[in-house]
Order: sequence, then structure tokens, then C-alpha cells
Amino acid sequence: MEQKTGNTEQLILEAAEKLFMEKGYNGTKTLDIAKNAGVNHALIHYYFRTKENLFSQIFEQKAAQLLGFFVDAFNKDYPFFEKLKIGIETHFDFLSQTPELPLFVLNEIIKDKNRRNYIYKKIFPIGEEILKRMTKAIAEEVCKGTIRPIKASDLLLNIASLNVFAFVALQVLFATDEDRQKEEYVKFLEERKKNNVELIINGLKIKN
Amino acid sequence: MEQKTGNTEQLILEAAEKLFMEKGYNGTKTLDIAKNAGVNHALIHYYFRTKENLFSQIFEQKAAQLLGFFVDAFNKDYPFFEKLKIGIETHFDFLSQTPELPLFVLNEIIKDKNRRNYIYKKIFPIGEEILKRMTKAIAEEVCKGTIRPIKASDLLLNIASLNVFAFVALQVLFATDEDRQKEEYVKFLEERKKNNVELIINGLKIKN
DNA sequence: ATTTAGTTTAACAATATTGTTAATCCTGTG
DNA sequence: CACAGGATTAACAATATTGTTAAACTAAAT
Repeated sequence: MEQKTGNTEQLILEAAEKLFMEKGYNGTKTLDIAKNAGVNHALIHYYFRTKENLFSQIFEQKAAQLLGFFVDAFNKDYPFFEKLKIGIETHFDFLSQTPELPLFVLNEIIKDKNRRNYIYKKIFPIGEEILKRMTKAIAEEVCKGTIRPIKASDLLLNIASLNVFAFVALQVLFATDEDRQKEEYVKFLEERKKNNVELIINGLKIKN
Repeated sequence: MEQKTGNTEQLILEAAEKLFMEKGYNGTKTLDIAKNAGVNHALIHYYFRTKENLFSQIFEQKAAQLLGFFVDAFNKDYPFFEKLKIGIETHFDFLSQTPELPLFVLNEIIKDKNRRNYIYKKIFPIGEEILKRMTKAIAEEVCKGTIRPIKASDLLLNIASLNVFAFVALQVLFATDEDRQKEEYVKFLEERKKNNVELIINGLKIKN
């Protein structure tokens, strides 16, 4: 039919990505992946040997993506509050594109020791790097008396909490029937983004 | 041996609770539950007929618990900032007792339509109730000029984000090797609790 | 001591799930 | 055209997982 040869591997990867993100490792069956990709079940093993193999490929890519979000978002060079605002918004917008990503990665990390260990080696070095830059930026502002002192890790965790949880809430609140339309959905995100920037910045600024 | 008769059902429930919370519905096998409970595999079906049955019982109880946390935490009658502080801390302390609870419930809600629909009927009425009280309290403070205006749902979501995510982070950060001891773990939570109260309150107070 | 009801056990059945294989198809190349 | 190689298929194999059953056991009541 319209099955152009040569794209089978890609079809499998796409179907697997969708299903794994939606249902997790244990909830996804290789048969479902095959059906969703529209290919014969055996091809999954032909191209990837095992389910675990296929999953790892996707998981590692997604974990790298999630981390990349943070790096990209908080590495620009702007005045402090600008940097903060842009960083939060950039991070938020990244998440908008794949709302299931953070929960997916967090879950699989928590549920599997091997994945945890793998991730640790990748995440920690980069995390430390971001924290170092942030710590310096914070110190400067504290000197100027514009913000209260805060640990960089706390600030980062605050941002991650608010941004990530917005999408967890999104999935729970809008995962049900059709009575809440796309429009409401978009509005919810807009408001949430604004709220997060406001809260982080208000929470830092010094009172009179 | 030491198996006192009559507690088998309880043994199964306890083992199931532990495993389901740890590995989720799909990650938990009835055989594992039996082994962990130290009972014959068939007893699980004798007492609960199906895995789904056993799971529902635990899930619904846990979901109710999670919701109860919110109700208990934000229903006391104190001055506004006190209420806020105590509410956040109470909620945080609840979560300390079962750190896996929120992620467990959120996940199973997201992954299964039936659970979603079930939960909706239970959660929404109570959620609305809390929001109504909060809206009134906020309006009063805004009139007094002590806080900036904010939607009750935003405030509640901010608190939930910060508190819940603290325990997600906890699981990820401390789920690995032994190099981070209990002591560090407790310190992390202490700091996080304080940080959350500060951020929420600072973020609300009016600047000069 | 017998009966009864609930409990437990081992063995089995049924299905789901992952993985394998040999045969077939297809496509480009000599 | 023949054929070499990867791509695909259907059928099968192996195991995991859930669920069932009939028989054995236990303790309390008669």
C-alpha cells in the first residue's frame, strides 16, 4: 500500500514513544506498539531485539530532552529579573510541547534502579553547572539589595515545581470528557505561566 | 509458624499497598503480592477475586486520604497568614508520612480513564468547597490591602505544586545509593517546608 | 468425635506477553 | 533475468501472569 519501505524503524519508534509516554514501560505491550505503528509484531524485535532496548532508546532521549530544557532556559545572559522571567517562560513553553514528558521521566526514574543510576551520571554534572551560574547571579543581586538571599537549588526547585506541576494538573484536570475544550485548556496554561513568573519574582523581591 | 489465623486478608492488603504504591498497578504482579504477604498465591483471589478489585480498594482509600489532606489542612480558623502557614505545614507534614502517595494517585488517574471518572465524582464537590472558603478569605485580605489579588485555585495549586514536588524531588534525589543518609534527607525536607511557606507568603504580600 | 464453615494448599487452566524462526517478498544490481 | 540482501510475514515457542478448582486442613460448635 502506501507503506514506503525504509521508514519502518521510524514508525515503530514513533508509536513506541507515544505509548510509553502515555502508559509507561509496564503499561505498554509490544503488540500494541506494533498495531499502532501498523507493522508486523516481529519487526519490533527485528529492529530492536527487546522491549527494554526500544524503551531505553526512547527514555534516554527523553531524559536528555528534559534536562536540555533546563540548560537552554537558564543559560541566557540577561539582567537578573529578565533572565528569570525568560528562563521560567522558556521552560514552561518547552513543557507545553510535551506535557507528559516530566511525569514520564520522573516515574520511570523512581520505579527502576537501573534507570536512576544511568540518569544520575548524566544529570548531576550538568545540574551542578547550572547551579554554579545561578549561585553567582543570586549573590550579585543580594549584594545590590534587590532580592532576599536564597539557595540556587531552592530557586531552581521552586521553578521546576511550579512549572512541572502545572502540566501534571493539566493532565488531571483536562484528561476527562470533552466538556472542557481546547480553549479553556490554553487559557489555563496562559494563566499558569503568568502566575508562576509572578510568584517566583514576588517571592524574591525585598519588601520595604 | 507465627502465622496467626484471621489476619491473612490484612497481610495481603498491606503487601499490596506497599507494592502498588512502589511499582504502580501494571508493575505489580499478584504473585509478588502473595510472596510479600507470605501467603499462598490463590488466597489473593479467594479474598479479592481479581487484581483489579484489590487495587481499587487500595487506590480509592489512598485517593480519599490525599484529598483529606487538603481538607484538613485548609479548614482551620485562624488569621489569614497563620492559616496559610499552618495549612501549608500541615499539608507538608501529611505528605511526609507517605511520600509516594501523591505521585501514585496522580499517575493512576492519568493512566486509566475509569479511575479518572471515579475520582472526579469524589474530588470535585470537596474541592469546590475548599475553594469557596479560600476565595472569601482572600477577598477580605485584598480589601484590607495586605495581599495582592489572586484566584483561590491559583493559590491552592501553588501550594500543591511546591509541596507535592518536594516529595517527588525527594524520591529522585535520595532514591539512589546510601551516600546520602537519613540525616540529609530530613534536613532537605525541613528546608523545603520552610522555603514553601516563605515563598507563598512573600509572593502574596504587597510591596511598597 | 462429628460436623460445619471458613481457610489454605497444590496443581492446573487460560490467557497475555515477549521473543524466535524459517519461509517469503521486494528491490536494486550485475 | 537471476540473485543477493535486507525487509516482512505467519506461525510457532517460551515464559509470565492471572485466575480456577478440588482437595486438605483447622478450629469452633454440637
